[in-house]
Formats: sequence, C-alpha cells, structure tokens
Amino acid sequence: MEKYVELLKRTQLFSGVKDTEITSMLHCLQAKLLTFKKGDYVFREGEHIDKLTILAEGKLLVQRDDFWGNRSIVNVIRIGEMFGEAYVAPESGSLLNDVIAEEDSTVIFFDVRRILTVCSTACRFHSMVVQNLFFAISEKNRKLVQKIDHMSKRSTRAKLLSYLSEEAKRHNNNRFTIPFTRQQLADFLCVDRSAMSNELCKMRDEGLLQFDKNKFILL
Amino acid sequence: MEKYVELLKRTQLFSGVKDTEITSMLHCLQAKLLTFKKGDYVFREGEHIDKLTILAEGKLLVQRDDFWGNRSIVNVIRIGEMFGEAYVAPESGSLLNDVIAEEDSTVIFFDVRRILTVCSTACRFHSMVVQNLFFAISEKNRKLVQKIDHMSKRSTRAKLLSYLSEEAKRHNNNRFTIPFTRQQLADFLCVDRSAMSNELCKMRDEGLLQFDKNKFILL
DNA sequence: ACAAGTCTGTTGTTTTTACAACAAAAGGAG
DNA sequence: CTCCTTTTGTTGTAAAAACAACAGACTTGT
Repeated sequence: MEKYVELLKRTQLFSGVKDTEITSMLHCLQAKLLTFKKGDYVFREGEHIDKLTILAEGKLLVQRDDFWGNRSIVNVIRIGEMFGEAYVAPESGSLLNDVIAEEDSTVIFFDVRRILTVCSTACRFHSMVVQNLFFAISEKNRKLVQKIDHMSKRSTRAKLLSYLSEEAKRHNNNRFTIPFTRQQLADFLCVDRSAMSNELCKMRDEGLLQFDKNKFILL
Repeated sequence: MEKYVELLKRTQLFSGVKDTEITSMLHCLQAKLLTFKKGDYVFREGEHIDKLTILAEGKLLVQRDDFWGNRSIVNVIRIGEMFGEAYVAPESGSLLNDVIAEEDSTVIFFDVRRILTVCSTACRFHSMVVQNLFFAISEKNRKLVQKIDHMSKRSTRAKLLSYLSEEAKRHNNNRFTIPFTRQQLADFLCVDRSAMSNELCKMRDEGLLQFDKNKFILL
C-alpha cells in the first residue's frame, strides 16, 4: 500500500494533501488493496456499492451489455483515476454498469461512509478530500455530457470526428493515442465495428486523418 | 421571491432546511429572480457561468445544435429542478450546452462562490446545503449514465423501449406523461422524428403500448 | 369563429448502418 | 520459430434510418 502514496498524491481525490497525511488517511478511510486478473469483474451491474475506488495498476472499463448482446462502453478508468464517486451518496441505488479489468489490475478501495463522516480529530485534511471529491464528481458530470455529445451525432463519421477532435483538443496535439481497440471504440461510440472501420479508412483515404493501430493524427 | 420559499423547501438543494433559514439563506446566497420568455436563452454554450439556478416557473431545455443543424436535447429542467451544479467547481470550463426556456419561465439565480465559501456565522444550514448539492450532482451523474444507456441502444425501437420503460419505472406506473413533444423526444433520443413516429405507431399496432399525445401506457 | 401556425402520422425514396463472412496482419504462448 | 488467437480491414447483402413531402388534427391568437 505504501508504494502507492506517490501515485495517490497525484490523483484528483488527494490533490493538495501531503504524503504523511495521505498515509494517515489510508487508515482513516480503511483503504484496502485488491488485485484483479484481466477479464475479472470489479463490480457488477445491480450491486449496491459502498466503496470508492482508485485504480493503482492496469486498466478498467465501465461497460454494459444489453439484452441483444450489444456492448456499450461508458468510460475507461486509467491509472490514478477513480470509480464509484457517483455512488457515494446514500440511497444512490444499484450500480448501472459492470466494471471489468481490461488488464491485470490493482485497485484501492476506500470506505465510503468514512469519507462523508468527517473525523475532525484524526484527519485535518479530510475536508479537503471531500471538496476534491465534490469537484471530481462535477468533472465526471461534464465528461458524461461530452460523451453524450459524441453519441448524439447521427452518422458514424460524425461520431468519430466528434470523439477524435475532442481527444486532439484534450491532448493539445493533433497526434494522440486512444485507449481503445477498434471494437472498444465502436462499443464506446455505440456503432458497428466493421462499419466504423470502413468509415475510418474512407476518412484516411480522403486525407482527413492518419492512423496506425490506436495512434491517430488529425490533418 | 418570498412566494417561492414553499417551493424551495421541497427542492433537493434545500431539503431539510426550515422556512426561516431558507429566507436568510436567500440573502446569504444573493438570490436573484429573472424571468424569460418562451424561446429565450437562459445560458448559451461557451459561456462561463458562476450561478447555480433553480427553476421556479415554466420549463427549460438543456440542448445543443450541431454543425448540421441536428438538435440534441440533453435534459429537461422542470419546476423545482436545478441547473448549473456541474459548473460550481472552479476551472470547470465553458458551458457545453444551451439552456433555453421552453415556456415562459422564472429562474432563481444563486451566487456560486457564496455556496462553496461557508459563512459559519450567518447560516448554520449552509453546510447542509453543500451536502445536498453534493448529492444532487451525484444523482445527476447517474441520470446522465441512464441517458447514455438509452442512447447506446442500436435501433430506434430499442431506444424508445429503454426510455419508456425507465419512465414507467420512475413513475411506478405503466401510465405516465412525458415532458416532450414528438420532435423533442426524437431530439432527446437522437433519432429522426418521422422514423420514430413510425416506430411508435408500429409498436402500438403490435400491442406493446398505447399513447395519446404525450400520455403513454405500456402493456 | 377564423386564420395561421404547429404537431403528428404516413408514405416513398435515398442513404446509411448492421450483419455476416473472410483474409491478412499482428501479437502471444509454448 | 510455429501455431493459435486476436485484431483489423474489406466486401456484399439485408435491414434500418434519414430525408422529404404532405395531409389531417390540433392550438393559438385575433
């Protein structure tokens, strides 16, 4: 656990909290470390969760398979990112998605109740963490709206352009790497993989962009 | 303003706060009342907002028109509901959507900075409001994921079924009224109106549901 | 009550997407 | 290195959605 203090220091949740304070908060929040093999479920849809998690190693996908077997990827959790913020609130209902390890992963679990119930004596920085959590949920909220914006586009091409240009903007660079395989990108944008692959190649042939695997260049 | 204390008492933000305390908080948060005619912009995409708002009268739509003129409705704000929570955080960037009065509307504006900076002396219930705000953002987050879930469905029919069955579940009743005209529902689900209208009628003919205007019955 | 405008359902046509199937390329395990 | 699996691009066909255009029902304002 101690080895992840450096990582935690750079996360949104512990932003501005010092090493020694993080160490004491790990106890206060009853932090636990769990590992998952590729393909393992971290959470299942329908579960009632009372844990906030930060990813220490690997990669997670927040996704959902519907009745017809179509998969929809809602979000990717990368190292240092969080999952479960939206379920910190009491009466937040059951989880709407599966969370699955896309690679062998290590996840830090925090006790939710310990976060909201400020322990004034032990952790002076508890309130700062609560505020960080607040801003984190706020930011995830805006990201979800952005995703809705991509998905709202009518054609596969428009969805791709919307997503890719946002990634370019986010990286401040027209060269960037996406965290998806083709199938995953299709599941993220909710379109058919082969149709999307086709569209990507057309766009490349038209000189709109270049790509190699999951490295893209917008032109 | 005083006439809306009863309304505010029943909102998520002021849940658990007494009348007299709400009255004093209205000053503390520099509450201001503004009215909008049908079609007026309450906020515009790209704006930097520093106000939290609660709708007192009318109806608002959170929407966005893309390059090709396709409109996407992200959310409806009904009386007592809130907009702007996700932009309370500093550095939350510019607004991603337009907010438009769908009917003549009255909106209460609160100063965001006053909400986050707890004034310990004046308002004992300030911290409760902050917590309420926290839970509200959290809930909106989950609602956005639900919307993504509807939109992720591949066919118009599946999108409709996903949306309508959630509404039925939310109302605890297979009879319910939706807050949309056909065009708006189409914009909300990001599909073509006529195709959707067609699909609705097919579903009715197959005995899956009944409808009259925006009243629906699932069978 | 009337006229103008909006909303809804309906139809036919065009375009796009989904689906299925396969081959080539890349990556991994033994 | 070789075999096996996964990923990606490609194609043809079937299905679905978008688009356009219009008529009737319903609203709204005068």
